[in-house]
Amino acid sequence: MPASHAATNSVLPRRKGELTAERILDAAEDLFAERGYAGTTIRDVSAAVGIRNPSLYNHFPSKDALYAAVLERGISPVLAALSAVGAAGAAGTLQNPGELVETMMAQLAERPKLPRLIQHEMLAGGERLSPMLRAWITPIFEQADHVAESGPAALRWEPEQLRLLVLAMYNIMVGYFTIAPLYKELNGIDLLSPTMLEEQTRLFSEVVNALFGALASDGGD
Amino acid sequence: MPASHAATNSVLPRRKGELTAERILDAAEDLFAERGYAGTTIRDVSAAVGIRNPSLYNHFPSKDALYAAVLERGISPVLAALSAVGAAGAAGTLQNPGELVETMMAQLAERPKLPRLIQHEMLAGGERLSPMLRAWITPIFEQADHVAESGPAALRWEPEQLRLLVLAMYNIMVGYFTIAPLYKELNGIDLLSPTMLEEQTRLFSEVVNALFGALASDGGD
Amino acid sequence: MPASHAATNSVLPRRKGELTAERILDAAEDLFAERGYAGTTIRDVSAAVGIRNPSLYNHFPSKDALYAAVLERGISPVLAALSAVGAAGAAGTLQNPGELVETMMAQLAERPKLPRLIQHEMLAGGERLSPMLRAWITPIFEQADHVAESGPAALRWEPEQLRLLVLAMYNIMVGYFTIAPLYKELNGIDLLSPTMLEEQTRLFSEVVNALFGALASDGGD
Amino acid sequence: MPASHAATNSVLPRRKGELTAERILDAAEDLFAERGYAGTTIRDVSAAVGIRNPSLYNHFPSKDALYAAVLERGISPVLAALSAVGAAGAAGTLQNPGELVETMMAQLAERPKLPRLIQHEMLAGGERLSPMLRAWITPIFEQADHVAESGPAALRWEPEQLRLLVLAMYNIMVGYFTIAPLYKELNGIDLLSPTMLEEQTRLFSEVVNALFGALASDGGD
DNA sequence: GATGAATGAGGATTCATTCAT
DNA sequence: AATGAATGAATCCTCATTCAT
Repeated sequence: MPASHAATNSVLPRRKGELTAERILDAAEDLFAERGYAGTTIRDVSAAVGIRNPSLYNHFPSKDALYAAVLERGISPVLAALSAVGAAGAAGTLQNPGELVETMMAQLAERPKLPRLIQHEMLAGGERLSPMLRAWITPIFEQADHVAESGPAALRWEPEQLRLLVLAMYNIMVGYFTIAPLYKELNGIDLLSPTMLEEQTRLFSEVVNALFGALASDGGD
Repeated sequence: MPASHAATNSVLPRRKGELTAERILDAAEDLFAERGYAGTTIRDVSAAVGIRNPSLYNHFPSKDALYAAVLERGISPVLAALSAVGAAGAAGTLQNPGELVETMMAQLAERPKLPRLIQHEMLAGGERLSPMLRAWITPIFEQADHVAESGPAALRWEPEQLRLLVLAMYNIMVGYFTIAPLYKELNGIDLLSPTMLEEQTRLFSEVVNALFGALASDGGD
Repeated sequence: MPASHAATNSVLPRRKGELTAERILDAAEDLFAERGYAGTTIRDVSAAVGIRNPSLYNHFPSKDALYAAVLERGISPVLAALSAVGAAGAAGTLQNPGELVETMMAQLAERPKLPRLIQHEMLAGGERLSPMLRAWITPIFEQADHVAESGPAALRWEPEQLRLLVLAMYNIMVGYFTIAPLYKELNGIDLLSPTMLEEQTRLFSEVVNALFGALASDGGD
Repeated sequence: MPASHAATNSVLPRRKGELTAERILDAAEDLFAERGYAGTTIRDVSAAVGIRNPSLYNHFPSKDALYAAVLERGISPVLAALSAVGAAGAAGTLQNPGELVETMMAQLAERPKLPRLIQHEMLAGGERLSPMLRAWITPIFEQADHVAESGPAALRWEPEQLRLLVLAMYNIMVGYFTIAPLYKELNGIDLLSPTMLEEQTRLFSEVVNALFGALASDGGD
């Protein structure tokens, strides 16, 4: 269902098998994001795809494997994008911390169901948490350490506080997407509309820059 | 398990039945918070309490009712505390917005499982969302409107931006507790330790005051 | 609930215990008649009486015993009445076979739920059938034999056919009451109204007399 | 078990699934007829078929649906046969009312369990009564109206009495089959034996013709 | 690759009954 | 006599998974 994936279908009419697998992934992503792992049944997924229950096992060996595949497909590109920006930052070209925020917001905006998926998994707790999600959250903290040591934020915050500020920004962004449906229902405003997303991205970016004391305070630099 | 509830036991040795009901609520709170509604079975709860499966139905008529009771018992005191502060703010005595943050952090710190419970429910989405949680989230936004109109924050942010800043603070705080176990595992630091909680509460409070441009720092302004 | 039983309550305010036992019997009679043994739960009965589930066991040792008591209380008077008429017939004073019909109709009319109770039990089949019901059906056939040997019907029907005619009459009468609610719903006529009951009793009686060739042949008698 | 259904198996070796479904229907028909809806468990049915409990749900979505299917399969052919005779009667070719009796007896004789099924359902009462059974009983009354208006019975009975005579005949026939097991136990005679059935069918037919005054008007015939 | 059928394990809930109070 | 609590055994039904076709 996600536009990005559906789009690939129309472009690359791959072998029928892969097509079905991808349709399964799409449906599963929706349902896992909406109801979590325990709340989603193989039958629900099959029904959403329009196949019978056992056919799903021709494409994924188990519910667990399907879940892992959904996480993998969903999180990988986000991680990649973040890594790219992070690498740039590590190489000294990260102009401002807000850029990380903008990248992440852009990535999540493309897959608005993803944050719910991640939140569900995060709630599932420490041990059960997929290694992929550990890989997702760890580099974010490392970014914080990097910035803490070298950036202008070091002037304002303790290193440890910085890690927690990063955590806070993570929570802000993921929570923003997670809460969007409810927010729309309560306030009538669609947080996922392009306008709002753009605006919020700018706001979060500003906040990050303000808190991390990025270029703004550096003035003419 | 929650200290506040256990405390009442020693004071009022109520009827055996009420005791069991409360033990069921305790166990259910833990499990629902950990695994969500779908991931928690009545059997799990009964086993945690040390009773047989059908005995639970002497105290709660259904899994749904038990879940509702857990939410009710968990969220009510937090709502009450927030309302108290909110009322004070409405009456003009809310010295700084950070006070709301401090109150909420204190409340959540007393029931560290609660945020997970709330997050699970929030993820369950719009329609299924318990009315109680709507009651929980709505007044928070109303606080924002109040501050927006009268507080010094009005000088800095648009009214709509304020609502979203409040949302962000909500996400920060709930996310802080939610992610605590994982954070400890990854970084070795217990976010729920008294020291950390105190420190973070101060930090969040500062941030809020900074963003909302509270009176304190504005001093002579 | 049955008027006849409730009436005794107002007349003889016996010890409270007996009162409760009788109220239980009333409620159980209603429910067993309506839903059968398997379809009726002890909880249903207790609820109808207004007591809690275990209290019922202060009056009846088990569901089976309660069921037996209901059958006993319901069927005994009918059996007694039939026996009386039968005895009279055996003694040579049974003026016409229709009298048996009239007696039975009158008895059933007083306890309109009883036929359903009997039908339920009859359907439960041979072996499980309560001894009481065997006692109920057996003498009816014996009446048939008696009439067959001595009455004018002997002129018209074979002895074996007579037994089956008796069976038919039994089915007609019990079925009449059993089907009454549905008949009312379909045709708008209440078969249990005094008028209808009177009329039908006369009709059945006529039919019996016609078939058994009672008074008809006796002419001026 | 019913001969008619088993017969189709040998003729059309349908798909395995349909076979199983039919075996389930057979077993369920037996059990529902014997014990009623509430007294029959899915486990009983599965066991009788020789499959495991959940397998039954591959063929019928619920106990209710299975019950409905049993009723449908059992009653449809009887309704069809009755309709055929009824239509003939409506067209003026119904030579005598006894023909309806003969048809019904023949139909019930082929499925001797069916009457018990119907009785159970009838006892379940008005509202819960399957629409199919309403469809079953209604046309019988309409036959009565038809006969009442045009037939020679009109000379002897009031129209309303006719309806009740029809009801009586219904009760006689269904009751005959229902009580057969008990009758055999008590009197040693199998009412369902071909000889008895033939004899009784003739008897009932005669009675109907006698009561409805059929042959009477035919005079010397 | 798809599916009808089958199934062990389990899931929420009910039921008749017991027992201490 | 009444009842709150407890429970073994069932009850209907779902779930993830397998397998033959």
